[in-house]
Parts: sequence; C-alpha cells; structure tokens
Amino acid sequence: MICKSYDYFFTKFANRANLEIIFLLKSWPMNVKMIIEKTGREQSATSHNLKKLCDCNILKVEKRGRERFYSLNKETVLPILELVQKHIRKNCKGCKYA
Amino acid sequence: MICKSYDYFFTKFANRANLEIIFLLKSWPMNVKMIIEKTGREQSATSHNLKKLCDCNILKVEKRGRERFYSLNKETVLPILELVQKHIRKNCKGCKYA
DNA sequence: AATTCATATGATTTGCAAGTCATACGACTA
DNA sequence: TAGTCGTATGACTTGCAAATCATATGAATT
Repeated sequence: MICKSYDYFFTKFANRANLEIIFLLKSWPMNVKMIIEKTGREQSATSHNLKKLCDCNILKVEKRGRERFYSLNKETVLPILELVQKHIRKNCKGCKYA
Repeated sequence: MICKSYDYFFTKFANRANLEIIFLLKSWPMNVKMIIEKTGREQSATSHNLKKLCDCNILKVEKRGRERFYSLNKETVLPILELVQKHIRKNCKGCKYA
C-alpha cells in the first residue's frame, strides 16, 4: 500500500523533539553537542532521533574528526514546512494547539 | 513553543488509517459508510479518525439527513502531499518502507 | 597505551495515541 | 411511536514509538 511510505515520512515530523531539531537546523548545520545544548534534551535520545531523521533524508550527516555535523535537507523540507505553516495559519485558528 | 501546532498537524498524517481516508477522499466526498466499505476498517475507529481529521481542517463535513459527507481540504492538503511524494521519490529509494 | 571526548547502539521501559467495545443519539421509516 | 439506520461518543485496552539506561565505538589527546 502506498500509504506506508507517507506514514513513514510523516512520522518523523509528528514528534516535538524531531521538529525542534528540524527548526533548529533551518539556521545552519550543527554538531550533536550544539543540538543537545539548544534543545536541552538527552544525548542518547537525540542521537536516536537524528538517526531516524537521516534514515529518510530529512537530515544529512558529515563527519569531521570525532564530531558529526547534521544539516537540514532544505530543498524538500523547507517548502513542505511553508505549506504546512500556511495551512495552520489559515485553518487552525481554533485548534487545540494552534 | 511553535513546534506544538506542527506536531499536532503532522500527527494526523502519521497514521495509516488517516492516510487511507485522505487518499480516498482525493477522488470525491464520501459518507462514512462508503469510507468504511473502501477502507475495510471499523465504524467506530473510523469515526474517531474522521473527527481528528476535521479538528484541524484537513477534512470538512456536511450533514445530509442522517448521513455525513466528508471531503478533503484539497486547497492546502494536495500541495503538501505532492511535495512529500516528491521527497519520497527522490530521497527514499532505500528507505525501509519506500 | 591509557584516557577522555563526541557520538552511536542495543535492550528495556514507559507513555500515550489509536483501536476496541459498548452505548447513545438523532434522523428517517413503517 | 417503535424500530432501524447512520454515525458519534466515552471509557477502557493495547500496541508501539519514543525515552531511558547502560554500554560500545572510534577518534583525539596525554
């Protein structure tokens, strides 16, 4: 069924921690330490999250020494976020969390 | 935090049953009975799902007698689905579910 | 070579969203 | 007005994704 891959993709965005990482990396690439500092979450949890985000190419990694720099796949992710923002602004005035 | 409303929105798409409904309603509006028939899922579950999808205006409802017709908010949802499809095709060749 | 630093990994636990079950409700029909 | 049809609702249960915990890895530094 086609829905599977969509589900798989959307799942990554349906998570506060992941979204925080994504929004954070809109500015510039960061290594794990920086990401942890900014988000205030656990190292291990963050590492798991980063892996999943890489799995479907929402993020990409680059190794430098013992650090790893994660960057956002802006080409496809930013336009999606824009459309979603548009929807939220237009349609979610009365919504629970908007 | 801004992420909340995004999370809330994306959660609706990160679910097989919901996605099936969304894709189904790309063709035309349907009442609950039709939706159940096509998806093969439980009436009660479907009703819960439909409610959530309406909550953030991914779907809208129209009452006709004792039936309720659900239709997709094509204006904002279709463009999002297209971009996501694009991402999946490009970036998820080797992904678990793509 | 031992230690520390940056990060990943695997196993386990846990929280919560989604499904189930039972029931309610309102609109139509006989 | 009793019954049934289409759908919603609320309480309860459950499955699974995400967080946690403990440990590993590999690269730098001493």
